Amino acid sequence: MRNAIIGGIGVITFVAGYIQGKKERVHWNYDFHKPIFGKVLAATPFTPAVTNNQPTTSRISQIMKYGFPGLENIRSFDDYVLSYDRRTRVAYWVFEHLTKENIKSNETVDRSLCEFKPDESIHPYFRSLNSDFKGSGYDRGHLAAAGNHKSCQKHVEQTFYLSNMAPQVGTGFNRHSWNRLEKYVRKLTKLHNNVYCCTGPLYLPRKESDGKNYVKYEVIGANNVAVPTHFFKVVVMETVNGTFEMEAFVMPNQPIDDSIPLSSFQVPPDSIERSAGLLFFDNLSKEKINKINGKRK
DNA sequence: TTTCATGT
Repeated sequence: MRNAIIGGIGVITFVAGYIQGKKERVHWNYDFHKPIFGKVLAATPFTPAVTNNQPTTSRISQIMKYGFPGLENIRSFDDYVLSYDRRTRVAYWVFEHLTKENIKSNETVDRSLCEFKPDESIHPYFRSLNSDFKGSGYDRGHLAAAGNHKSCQKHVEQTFYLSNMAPQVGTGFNRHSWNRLEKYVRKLTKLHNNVYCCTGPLYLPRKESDGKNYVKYEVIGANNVAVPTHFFKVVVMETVNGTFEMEAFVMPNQPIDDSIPLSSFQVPPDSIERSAGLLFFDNLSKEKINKINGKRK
């Protein structure tokens, strides 16, 4: 049933993408990525792939096994899935599935060959460009980390689309504490066979001097790319006995002292869901999750 | 080890 639903979503997204692509290509001449599912024939019922033989179809359903956090502007790549926010020019979320094997770096893979490139699948009105980031003082910070996709050159390269970037404070954040969090998530694959990771920006309200709450964020470049106030990461680990553990983190987009333990950034997952407007792991029954942020439920 | 930007 779940697969039928996911299949349905794939069909809708593909059809919408196809129509949009056809229509807009006349005016804009830009490409769009593969649909969520590679093959769609109107008369053929969707049959979920059981094995993980190469088709993208099965890889994407593997990554999204426990549900889409939201359904807006879905883009699927070979090894991660992204939902794009046209208004902020920053993704709503990205989703990854990590295993010991698929994050193992291949010697032939070279990150330095990768280039940050505009995502041609996004309409030019809503697409961020390298020039937006240049001189802004912010890093082009990966949401789906390059370090999670080093088994294959094509996969790392696909993490360099600007649709996967958010303006992040470099020193003290992207290059330090946020990177620490990313390494921690990779390390979880040493303990658990399957790690699912959802990452995204937050724009959190703050009390101003008049005592009222406002959401305030900087925008950079000609395209007014939003600078998120915070970033979240929600991780689910599948344990050997078929139960699950969840950890949820929120870090402010500012320099963070490296001596502050990652555990102090843990928050109740529903607090992120409420502020981001997303639902995490909605297909996973709550009874199967027996630990949240390291604590038994 | 991984993140990046910038200056030569």
